[in-house]
Amino acid sequence: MKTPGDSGFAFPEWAYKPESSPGSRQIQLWHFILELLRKEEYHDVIAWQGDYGEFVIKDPDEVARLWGARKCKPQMNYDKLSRALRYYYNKRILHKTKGKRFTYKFNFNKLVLVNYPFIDMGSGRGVPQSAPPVPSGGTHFRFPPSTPSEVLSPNEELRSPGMFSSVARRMARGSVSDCSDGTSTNSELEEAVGAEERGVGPERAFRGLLHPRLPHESLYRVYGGAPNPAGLPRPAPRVHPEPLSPFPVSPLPGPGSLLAPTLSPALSMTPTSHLPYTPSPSLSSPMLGSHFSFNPEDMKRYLQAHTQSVYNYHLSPRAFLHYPNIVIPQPHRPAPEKMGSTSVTGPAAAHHLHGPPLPLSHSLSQQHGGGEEGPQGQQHPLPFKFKLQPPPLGRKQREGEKLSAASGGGSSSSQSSFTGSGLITNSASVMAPPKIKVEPISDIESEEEVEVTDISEEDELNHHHDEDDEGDVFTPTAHHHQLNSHHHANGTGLSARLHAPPHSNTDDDPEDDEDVFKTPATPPLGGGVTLPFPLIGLKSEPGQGQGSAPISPGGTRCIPLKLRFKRRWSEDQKMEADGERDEAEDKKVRAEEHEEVEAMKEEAGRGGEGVENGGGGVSLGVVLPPAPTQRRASSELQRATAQLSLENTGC
DNA sequence: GTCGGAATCT
DNA sequence: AGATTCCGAC
Repeated sequence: MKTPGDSGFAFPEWAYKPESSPGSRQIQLWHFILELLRKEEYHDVIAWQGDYGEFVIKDPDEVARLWGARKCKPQMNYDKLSRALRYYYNKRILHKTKGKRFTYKFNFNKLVLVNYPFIDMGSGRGVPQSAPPVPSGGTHFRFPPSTPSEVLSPNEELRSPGMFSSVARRMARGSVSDCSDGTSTNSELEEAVGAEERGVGPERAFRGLLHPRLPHESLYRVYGGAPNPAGLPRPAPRVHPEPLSPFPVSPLPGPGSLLAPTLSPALSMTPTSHLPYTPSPSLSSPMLGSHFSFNPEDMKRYLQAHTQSVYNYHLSPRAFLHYPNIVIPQPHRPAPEKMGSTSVTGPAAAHHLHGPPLPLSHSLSQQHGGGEEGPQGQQHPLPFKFKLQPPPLGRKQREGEKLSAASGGGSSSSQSSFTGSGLITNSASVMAPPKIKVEPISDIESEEEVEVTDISEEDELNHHHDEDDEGDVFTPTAHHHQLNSHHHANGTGLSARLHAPPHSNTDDDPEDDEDVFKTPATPPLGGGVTLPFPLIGLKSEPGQGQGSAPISPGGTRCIPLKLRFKRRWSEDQKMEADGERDEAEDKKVRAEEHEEVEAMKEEAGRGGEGVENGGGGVSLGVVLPPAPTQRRASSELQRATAQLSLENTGC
């Protein structure tokens, strides 16, 4: 591993490599997929569907063909392409939506800004105005931790705006090229910048060929900007010129948008109605606001929340880190500065909007102003030392580490170290372990969330077993979804972890994928919550907390609170650990577990009742309407509280 | 359909 | 590193 010292944390190399960036010359499959997704022309072939980041390949052969064309691999077929896609599972870039054919889902949680220039922090360089739709907005994933070694230095050029812009253009443009000319990829790039999605290019032709089916289109269009059928008010009116862009975007007016890009895609769509489930907007994309329901006010809230969440989740911070220019939220920092710095962006933002990023700094600063930021307040990345989450790699190691970690702790270099988290943590600190999210139930519309959650849950579950996602580095969620199966509650050794959880961040990680987005639901804006972090929207699990509380699996009933907390925490931790481990360690193993889990899910889905525990309302990957109740528990804290109360009464 | 190992190519 | 190919297993 690289020394953290240097970089503090790093994203995986791939995140920085220009090649990895969307639009780059050496296009990667996921970039390509995103490209297609963002173009209307291809909606008949591949389109966003369902949840955030979830897309369905409507015409596998065509997608394969296009991909083959792009890569000049005429022999390409869906079988091969899907293999490539499967490789993304381990990278956590994608995961499969179970039960749905040809349906995959991006782990946007992991998105990283890295490649996105929009964000630009600043310096003046601008964002590419051209940056079209930020397609990528969605694109960036967080880094999967593939390898620690991957750490990169922030220096890379990747961020250079200039580059980006060009890239963006390219991206926008051609998704497919023929190899015929031989130049293949390059040629594409060179081609035209102008064409863009508007349908000018060949794509159009394609489209024509395809024939519009379209129910989808309408959807997409929606985000495109304009009219939302749904009537969702979009916070950010700005839609750009591009009709197509799937990424919704920019809800936020703020200039400095950092993250914006991320979620968009799926989100946007979601709202549309055609989805079976409702994704909760709030959660889903904090940044985008994709949700329907936003009003200006909401937006504000949203922003704040987002910000916080981001912060909390660490998402952004990381991102920020990379960018030297970026400032992390400091308490005092006036927004304006940021803007200034981003000035470039500003304008740009206006243009593209796709995802205008949120002004994180801005918002963050405000919010945070509170001050927690102690440690990291500074802009430098160093302070933060986040690390990527433990990637899969650790699997083998992990076992060992795990143990050690548990025992000692933490510091182990890799995982645990993230100082930065402190912020977050402290807030929570109340007792607990770092990162708990508490959510004011009242504020949020739980309903929405709930729904959303369904989806997410999937992920959650997965986290543990499936492919899932990974644990992100930060994710505050405390979920615990633990399935019974996993669970072991032992309180024992875990305690150590509490203190210094190895990935502490990870706690939530599991969710992170979507979670992040989701969670941020709503911050209590007006009130100003005291907590440093936002209360996230997770809904706390009412169900869990309460319901389960009484009889928690552990039978904790009359146990002292402290103990309980501890236990809970421990459990969670453990679960997480397991989850991670699973992933990391052995996929195979996972598989086994996986099955179990799935089974559980199913049950849960049907029965609903039994599940309080982690499963909570788990929904199957698909839709699970019913789980009105709680989804993942949001915060332990709440739970604890709930328990407490119960306890008191009961005992 | 999906998954993932293995070899191989770029 | 990121596919691409091939392929057996489920």
